[in-house]
Amino acid sequence: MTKPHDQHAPAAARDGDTEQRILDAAHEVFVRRGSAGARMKEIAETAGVNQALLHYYFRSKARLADAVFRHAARQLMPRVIALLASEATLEEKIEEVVHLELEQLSRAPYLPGYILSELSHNPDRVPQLIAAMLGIEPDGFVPQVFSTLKRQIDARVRAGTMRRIAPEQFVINLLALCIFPFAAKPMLMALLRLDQDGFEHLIARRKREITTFFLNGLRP
Amino acid sequence: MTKPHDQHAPAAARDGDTEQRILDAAHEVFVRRGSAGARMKEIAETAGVNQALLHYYFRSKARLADAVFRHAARQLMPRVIALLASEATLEEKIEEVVHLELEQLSRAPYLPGYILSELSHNPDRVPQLIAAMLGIEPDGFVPQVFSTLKRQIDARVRAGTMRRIAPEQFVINLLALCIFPFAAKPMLMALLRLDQDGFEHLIARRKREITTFFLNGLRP
DNA sequence: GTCTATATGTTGATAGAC
DNA sequence: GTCTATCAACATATAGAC
Repeated sequence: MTKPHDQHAPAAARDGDTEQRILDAAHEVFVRRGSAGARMKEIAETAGVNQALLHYYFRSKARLADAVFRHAARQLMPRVIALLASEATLEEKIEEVVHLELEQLSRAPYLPGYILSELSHNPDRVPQLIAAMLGIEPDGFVPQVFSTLKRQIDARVRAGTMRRIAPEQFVINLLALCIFPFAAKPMLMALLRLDQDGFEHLIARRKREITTFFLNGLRP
Repeated sequence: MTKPHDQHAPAAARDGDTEQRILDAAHEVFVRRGSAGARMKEIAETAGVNQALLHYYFRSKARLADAVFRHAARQLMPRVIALLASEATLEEKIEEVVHLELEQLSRAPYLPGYILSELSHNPDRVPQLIAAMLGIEPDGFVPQVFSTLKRQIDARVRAGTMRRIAPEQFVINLLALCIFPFAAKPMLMALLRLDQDGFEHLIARRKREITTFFLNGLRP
């Protein structure tokens, strides 16, 4: 009696709710293969259902891909963006962002690779991502998120406790140090000759490394 | 009389050598769509030849994709790796790497996105990349590239002119700051509300930003 | 809601004329 | 070397029974 194709079917709270199982399977396959490489057959098999059911619930591959991407986008950055735009001090922001990102990405290490890949092959997904990150409607007005940040930096510069840096560069540096290791995980593991354990170990140590590095990097 | 499928046909030095035109077109399409999303039809049209010719020269889509990936991989990092392993001073290395990467990536801004995406969907490509980066045979022995770096850092730490940092973290930080802005270009352009000009401007300023930031970040 | 069977359209690849 | 015509395989999507 649920209504597929609607925003969200009530999701009969049964143990193995089918729609959710499909979504989980789709997530797994789309992240591993990319939108173009993913196959409906593999998704159906992973979910343990028939291929026709995917269409019953999501109508088309494109819609299923959208659902997966939206869900992934909501996971990647919204809290970080909100944090950066908040009224916390700069030190708090840095520490919190690093902690949050490394924590979150350790649990979903393939997310950055998937999202960046998707955006690079599918530019029309960009507005979707921005909307998810900022919690606004797609194509809606993108608020100036970094005005607070700019104000905080300016104050520090005037006080002589920080070198001058453009807020854009500040944000890019921070995101780069947190996200890149995951986006480039396969390459780094090979280049640095790490196994899975070695990589996790490196990330664990990295939380302190980034914080120190970043705070140092901003000294006057 | 040239021999396709061979390592490298002599490439009749005619103006519009067909094999090269195909390779260029393939590069363009594979980078834009990814290996899974690329279509032989589109490559043929881009090259201005018939689809059957692609198979005449490269036998299969997989082989063509390999050729493109190898070429891209040779462009991304080999000089940087060599530089990091060289006997130049740390300051020289940092300055040179930043200069080299930003210069190179400005001319091929979609390269990081393509390579990282390819690796994340195609783990079996990792050895190919490492081989291309280090200039060795695929599956050959990966030499310890970072021993020199480690020695240099240790010396600085003992002299009290640098804080302690693991060479792996050193390399990751440097690569992250250089490569991430390009890998995440579409996202950053939207998030920071930049057009193409704005992005290039940001990158131009970034060369000095990264150097300062990085050197500062290593102070004791 | 879930299945089997099938329609419809693409895609990579080959055969063979020129 | 380059083209046209065509194949076989596969992928998405639908129809319809249960």
